[in-house]
Amino acid sequence: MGRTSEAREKLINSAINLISSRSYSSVGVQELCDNAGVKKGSFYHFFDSKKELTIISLRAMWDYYRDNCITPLIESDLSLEEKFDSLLNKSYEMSVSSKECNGCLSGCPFGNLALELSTQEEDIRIVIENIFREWIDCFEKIINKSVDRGELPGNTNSYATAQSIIAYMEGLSLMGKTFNDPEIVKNLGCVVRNLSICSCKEV
Amino acid sequence: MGRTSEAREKLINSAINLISSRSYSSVGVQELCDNAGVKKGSFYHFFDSKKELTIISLRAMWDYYRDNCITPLIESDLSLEEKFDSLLNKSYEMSVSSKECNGCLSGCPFGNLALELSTQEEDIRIVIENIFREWIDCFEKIINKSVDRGELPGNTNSYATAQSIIAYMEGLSLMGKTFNDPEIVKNLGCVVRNLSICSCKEV
DNA sequence: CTAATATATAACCAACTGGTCAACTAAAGG
DNA sequence: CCTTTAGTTGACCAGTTGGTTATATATTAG
Repeated sequence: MGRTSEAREKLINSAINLISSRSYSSVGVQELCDNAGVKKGSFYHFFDSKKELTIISLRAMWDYYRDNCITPLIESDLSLEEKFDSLLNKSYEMSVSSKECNGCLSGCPFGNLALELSTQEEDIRIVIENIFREWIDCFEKIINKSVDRGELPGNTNSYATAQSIIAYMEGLSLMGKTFNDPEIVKNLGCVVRNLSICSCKEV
Repeated sequence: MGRTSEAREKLINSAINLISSRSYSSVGVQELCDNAGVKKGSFYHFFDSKKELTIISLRAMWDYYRDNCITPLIESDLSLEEKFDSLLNKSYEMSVSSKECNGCLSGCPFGNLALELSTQEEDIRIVIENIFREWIDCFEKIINKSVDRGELPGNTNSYATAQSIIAYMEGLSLMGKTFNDPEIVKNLGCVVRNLSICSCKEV
């Protein structure tokens, strides 16, 4: 029934590449189409709007990152420090290759769009909020396992700790991007391990 | 000689309000002018471009923040913890009032524009990089004083520590904005004190 | 072979973008 | 008082934005 097409996938890939390395509003539907080798009419055959494509692309990026970088760590036998070293190292490597390819650090696509659009595109804000929630859930699992193993105190607030670590990682991306220097991500990473929150206090 | 005008100042104020609470690209020159009660011709009499106005506004915001929130702390006799509590508390209060006024958290104007524009507007990236450098310098002074007082170990890397703390504060703003919840800024703030970096390691 | 369906295409639209410009006006200095 | 200078105005520009639509074309199931 009817013909088949790769236009949808091509458009998602273009959105991931272009929007991640620049911004939502600097990438137009036309450019997305040109990059994907697709005509604008086809774009609107597959997607309702640029916003919808962006949301789908965000979810695709998160699925990829989670499955390839985070989920393997949850199961693994590495120490907590080794796990966060692995994560930070991946983020450093991506900074380096981003600088080599584009001349500048793209930073975290979720953080980028969160700051650009949260006050204007509620739909997108919610998608990113949910991605962060899933991200926190993953880290919480990792931290809970470390508590069980005795690497972290028993009264550790694992949810808040997970949140802090993600906040710090986003902060590192932001600084790296602003200074256009991958070494910032590397040099400042070592301190993540100090971020565990114990349940005693205001949290 | 010739007449006087408040158009320049009005435009700077409009830029601070509109661009901080939305984004660079969502605010047009026309809207800036309408908000300031100024005609577009006058805009280009005072500024070369929207970019120039933005840069001037960024510097104005930084000067204000530095003079009112940071400089007083450098001189003060408060403990390190009290100083960072003061900073974090200010950022919490701003989140709360932003949510009351606009229904959402605007976040940090420097971080916002850094992520939106760093890969596209090198001039603006550099301005924000320099603001962050000055910000780091201020925190470095505060930290050095604490080292002298014995609140922090003698081998503390005060530059890297200052950088980490700012990264973390930016991360908190980002999370607060994404979750549209000021309480995140408050709850996660307590952990800043753990971010001091000692000179022994990879830094 | 045909009918149903999925995809492709190009022309089109109104609204808006940042920016320009020549003519005009208010005011301060001499 | 009158010239000089700073500031104001509104019409204008070319280019772009996200989005629409009617028509044409492949493809596959029956």
